[in-house]
Amino acid sequence: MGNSDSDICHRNMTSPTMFHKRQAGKSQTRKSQTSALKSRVMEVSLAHFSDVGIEQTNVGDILQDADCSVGSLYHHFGSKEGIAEALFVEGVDHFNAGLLAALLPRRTASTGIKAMVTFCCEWVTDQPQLAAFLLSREIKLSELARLELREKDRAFGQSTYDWFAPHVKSGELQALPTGLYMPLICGPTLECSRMWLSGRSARSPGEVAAILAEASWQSVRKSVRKS
Amino acid sequence: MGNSDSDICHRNMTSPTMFHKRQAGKSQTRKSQTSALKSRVMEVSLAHFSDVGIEQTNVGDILQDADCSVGSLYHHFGSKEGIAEALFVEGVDHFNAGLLAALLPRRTASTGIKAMVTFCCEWVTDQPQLAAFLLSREIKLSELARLELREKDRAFGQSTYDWFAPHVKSGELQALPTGLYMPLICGPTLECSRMWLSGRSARSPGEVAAILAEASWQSVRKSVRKS
DNA sequence: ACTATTCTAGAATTTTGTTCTAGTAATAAT
DNA sequence: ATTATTACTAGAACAAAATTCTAGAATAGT
Repeated sequence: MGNSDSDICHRNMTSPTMFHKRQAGKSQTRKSQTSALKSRVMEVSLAHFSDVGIEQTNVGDILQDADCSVGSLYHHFGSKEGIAEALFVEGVDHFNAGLLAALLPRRTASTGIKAMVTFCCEWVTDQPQLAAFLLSREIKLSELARLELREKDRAFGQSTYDWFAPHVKSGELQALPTGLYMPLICGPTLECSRMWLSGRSARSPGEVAAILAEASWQSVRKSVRKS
Repeated sequence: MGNSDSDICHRNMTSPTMFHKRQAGKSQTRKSQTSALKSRVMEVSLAHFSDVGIEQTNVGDILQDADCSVGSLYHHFGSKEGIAEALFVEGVDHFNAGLLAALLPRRTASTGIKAMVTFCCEWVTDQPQLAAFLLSREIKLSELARLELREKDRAFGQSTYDWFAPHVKSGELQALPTGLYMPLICGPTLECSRMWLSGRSARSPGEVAAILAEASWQSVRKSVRKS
């Protein structure tokens, strides 16, 4: 153990019982400092990750840009992948919540499905960085995070299913395996998003939202014709 | 040139003399040995990449599993990313060729579109490793490879367009921005594939191919009804 | 006051991708 | 045939980056 002599003089203010510095204006509480640090790290990391990818991002840059020490970073996130994981879970949460908020208020099958597609398009166009990061499946999730996500997925699926069920019953929507609705409704949009985000396509999802919405609706509505 | 005997090398004390280490029974030609080595490296790398991702794969493991030396690997591929790049280009070629081969012989719009979707499903289900690797957009391509791919993309797009055009003209297919056909036709399938490959869904694309084919067809056919 | 816990800090270590020098086989040039 | 050149193999050495370690400081709990 270290010899803890001499240079403590500094902080040795006689008798601090309830003496913590709570200078509300200037220095914040430790708690808020910490949470600010974590946000800073995540924000900075997202910028780097979505720009050059997780692998190419080096921890040193994050440390510098977020004004964070090695110790703090590894204390809070465990590893570089840990940061990515936190970002991923947060991002999925945000997206799912928005999607549900867009869907649930709609009363007809047609408007609901189209609202989902439209929301998807707008979300991607509005926050390309986060979208690019989420859509690039570059993240190796830990077992823990994987379970957490699976549970969120399940809950989300249940919520959408509750909305779909009546419309399936009424004959407006096709009856499909539950796992197929999302791919059919959002798959084309996400594919367009990937193209746009990676620079392979010039048209943003926002610009083609109406076409995508109509097409996706056609793909899941109950067809009266035989093909 | 240089007389090798006089100047003693300080850094390299051991010399790589033995070469007969890797001759299996008969000594093959150097050429075939080399190409076998390259294939081995690519095969082994694909297994690792699709399993844990490029970042998590370390070169040492590839070297060991492929029984390859550092020098050879860097001579042939330049870097770890170089291996990924080679795999990626080869994979895209293979997929595109198959897709075209499935599409071109079909005479009607409906059978053509459905053939594309079906091929997609089968291809992913048949070679999950390669599919997982291609669908994870984890690869940072070099400028050279990027151009090469863009050209292949263009050629591929042209070929499909040539097939689509008559059916659009005849009123069977919707007229859409060219960039939208692929996302609409293959987007849902690819989304399903991602889900299945990442373990988030239990149903393989192969199992739901028929449903996907029908739905995708509905999304791009010319609709007679208004919705 | 004392102890435990959480957090910050950065030096030290380890891991890992890549470079470097050197040697070998095959081929082209003289 | 001899020599020069090129393609390839080999692994030690290197550099850079991720992570661990040790220690000290702030806060919470008793």
